[in-house]
Amino acid sequence: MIDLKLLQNDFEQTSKKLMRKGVDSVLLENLKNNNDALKIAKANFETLQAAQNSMSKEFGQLMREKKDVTELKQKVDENKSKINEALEMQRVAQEALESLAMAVPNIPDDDVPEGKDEHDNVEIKKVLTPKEFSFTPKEHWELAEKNGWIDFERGVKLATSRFSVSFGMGAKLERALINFMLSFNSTRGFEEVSVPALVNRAALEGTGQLPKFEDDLYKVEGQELFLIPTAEVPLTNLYQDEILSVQELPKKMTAYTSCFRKEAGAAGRDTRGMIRQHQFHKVELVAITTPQESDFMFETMVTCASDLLSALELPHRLVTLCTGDLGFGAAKTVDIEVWLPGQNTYREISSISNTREFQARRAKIRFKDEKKNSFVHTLNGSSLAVGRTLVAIMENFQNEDGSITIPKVLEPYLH
RNA sequence: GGACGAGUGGGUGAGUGGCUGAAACCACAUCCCUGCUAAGGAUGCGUACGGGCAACUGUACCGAGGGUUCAAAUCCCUCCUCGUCCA
Repeated sequence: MIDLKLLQNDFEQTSKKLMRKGVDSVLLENLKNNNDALKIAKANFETLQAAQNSMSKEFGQLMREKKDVTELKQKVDENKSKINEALEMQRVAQEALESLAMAVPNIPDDDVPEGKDEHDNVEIKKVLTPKEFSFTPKEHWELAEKNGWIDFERGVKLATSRFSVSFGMGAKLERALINFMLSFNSTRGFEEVSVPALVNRAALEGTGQLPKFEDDLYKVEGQELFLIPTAEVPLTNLYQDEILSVQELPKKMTAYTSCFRKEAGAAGRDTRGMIRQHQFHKVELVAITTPQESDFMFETMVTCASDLLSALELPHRLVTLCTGDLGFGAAKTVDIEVWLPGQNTYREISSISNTREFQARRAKIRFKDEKKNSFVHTLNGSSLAVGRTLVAIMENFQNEDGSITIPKVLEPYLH
């Protein structure tokens, strides 16, 4: 959630920054006006309530002295109807403000490049050079089927489209990748956590998936529970509504979970293969830090994910997302795109974001430093989507006969 | 599924209608005393929003939401969570 004080104190600058992310200026005007209205309504209510409280005290006093209270009672009753009106006004103002504020995305960092969509993202660097093939490299679905690793039809049979089943070495490799990533992250100081795959509404509001993106989530019928779209949700919300001591920070966590997405907006995209599935495996990184440390932590996480790909000998590049491609809650995002020779292009395999105070404000995660409490900064990043990593391995390590060489680092994990 | 019981500040835990935003203890912070391996003393110590340069002050919050009352942590209702017992 955006800082309403910031909007109030420096409307010009703040709204200019938010408009870079495509926020309508009318919405912001609206928000500011609602905020002002709420303040007035609150002040009004509090004045009346203060009078009520003091009259109540007086009432008790009179009762004890066994004096007549009929006159005071009448005054109190009159005041009470005013209070009810004021309260109602305040409630309406509060609700209006909240629903507006929850719909405002995070403010992008100043160094986030201007841009409309993913074509305007800015490449930071390439890591490892794609290998030259002496033959035309195949796409992963062909390789997957040929080797009997992944069965797309049977996934559809069991569930619906965009589900698949892995067999044999395909399934083993998934497990190996998960283990390898978790171990790797542990050596970088991220504590392994195992979390629920179902979370409640409050958790999803905390990280920003709700209220705006309910269409993309699987909901359990008859319950306010949703399948997680990413482990970022449970990991970050672990500390919802808590005040952490500064000594406990930073919290560095890593978790493997399945992730579930309806992919409502992606009809027709990546319909073939396992690039875009409704259920996929992912190992996630989440960090909770002080504002001072969050930029450093961001670099740490980007490096961690990039090094993981390097260890798997997979060529990739880092790109900074432009304002138009930046997610709702992110102040800054670096995507890591892995080289897919079969598709002859780089595809997203990891996305690391700093949400700064945005999620902390929504989820009420604070830390105590000396005397005052401040919001923490929260960061999240995929330490690789497992399915896409498998895709990358298949395409990059394929041989002319369709067989696939296993990256050396995974060998110890394949037993 | 049924029957009880519980949910209070960082922790333990008092508190059955007004003087309780909440005792006490522990933890924590600052200061003082003492020199003997740790003890003693003083003070402070919840959160959010608003007003004030500030000292300070107003409002709300004792699992959540409603209700009764001039007044609720305290009474009533619903829900959630956790215990214990029964099926």
